Amino acid sequence: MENGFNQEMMILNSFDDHQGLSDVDHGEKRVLSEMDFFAAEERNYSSTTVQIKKESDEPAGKELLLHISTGLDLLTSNPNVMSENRSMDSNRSAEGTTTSDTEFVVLKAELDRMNTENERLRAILNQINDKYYSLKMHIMSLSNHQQNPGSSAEIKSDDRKMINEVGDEENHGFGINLKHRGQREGKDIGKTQQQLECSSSPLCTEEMSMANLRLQKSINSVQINKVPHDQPHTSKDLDHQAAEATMKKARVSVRARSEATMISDGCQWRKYGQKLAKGNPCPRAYYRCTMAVACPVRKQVQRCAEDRSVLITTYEGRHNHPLPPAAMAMASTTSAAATMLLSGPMPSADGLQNSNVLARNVQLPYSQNLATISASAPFPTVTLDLTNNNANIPTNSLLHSPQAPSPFSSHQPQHLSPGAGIQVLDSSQDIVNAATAAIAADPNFTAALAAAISSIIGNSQRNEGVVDHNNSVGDVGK
DNA sequence: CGATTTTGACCAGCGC
DNA sequence: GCGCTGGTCAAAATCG
Repeated sequence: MENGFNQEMMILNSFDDHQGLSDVDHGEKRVLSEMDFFAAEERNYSSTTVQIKKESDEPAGKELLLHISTGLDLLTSNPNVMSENRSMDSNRSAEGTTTSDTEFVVLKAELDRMNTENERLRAILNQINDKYYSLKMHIMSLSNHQQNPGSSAEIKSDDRKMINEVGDEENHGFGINLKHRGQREGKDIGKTQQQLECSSSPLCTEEMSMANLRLQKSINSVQINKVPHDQPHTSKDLDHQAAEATMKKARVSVRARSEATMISDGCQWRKYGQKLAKGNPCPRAYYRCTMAVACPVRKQVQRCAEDRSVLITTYEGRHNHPLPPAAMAMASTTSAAATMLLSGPMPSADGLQNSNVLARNVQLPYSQNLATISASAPFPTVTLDLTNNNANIPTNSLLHSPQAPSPFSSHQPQHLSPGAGIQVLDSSQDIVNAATAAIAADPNFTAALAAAISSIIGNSQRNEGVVDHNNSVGDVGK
């Protein structure tokens, strides 16, 4: 249960680092020309009070009342205001109440602005909590199925059917890389989906993979039952192995507006090639991760041909090393996206099941435009569109704060192959993905608040709900 | 001087 | 088999 939550925490921590509010230097080399992908546009945050209602394990009504200092004084954080204030102070004696009134108006306007911001952030925080709770329920449901033989049998029946569908659709609806056929024994198939989940998640580390492993446990048991260990290879075994090979090539593409040459995702990259790809006058740059020896993660960076202000970054592979907190935001986002890409069935609110997202192009939920899975490409690719166009935000999107700028944006139609557009409704994993991407893309999600909440919730996790107010405030104050 | 980038060559996959 | 394309390699150039 902690994994989904921790993932959110990792994101929050990463904000802290990206915003430069932490004194800790992670030693990562920053490319000057990089776009700071998760940077907030405004930093004139100030001290405020945030009321957090923890919905997980706390008794009903127990709330965390937090005073979050974002490092700047509420009414003096703006240099202009400060100078105005000084000026006003000097003139106060001379001009009397007129200056005082002006000051009051300025301060009140500032206070109103901060209150508005506060409300917006609170709404976002509540939504994150909602998603966390939803994910928790989902995982508990999976655990119950696993422990209850009756319900387990029920699942087995459904999942076996689903798996068969998956296999068939992989065979007929998807180009499969057959390179590694026959390399694995049938008994390994039970592990396949686990490995697919992780190995295909760009920027996914071993630790992050554990969450997915647990999530997939019950499904895996079904697959083990399906294929006896001593059974010789069948065509479906081979198909599973082929699918695994394909999964390892799964990619996550992130679209973001940037004039810089590369988005900052917290990792160190070394350019090893550049090519002019067909159909795009902008060259495609190839990078590999240099944070560890022989890290297999690579990424391609290319400007969108139709809109050159959009930078398309495509990740492939899985890190073989721990990631710095600064890299966790993108890692979580892409990992979640890839997990969704490969997670197979996604229960929907209308009772339907999308049995195999790989066989189709899927426009993911929580917005009409945020993420798209394309299976028609040589490799299964999920595209996260964070270009922040905000064109048409559905009223029922997960992040429905009226004041919150949405990361959801118009999706470029070129990402959709013919026949694309299956709408999948809410699931817990979807929610996590949505929250992850939304947080990552929301330029106004203040780093200070993120750091504070991260610290607070982290403490409450460790202390079973006991909040260390001093620590929270002190850390943020730095 | 080591690390990084550039850039042409090379290789593999794929379609015709 | 041939040509096109995407991806990678590696020597040279550049940078800090």
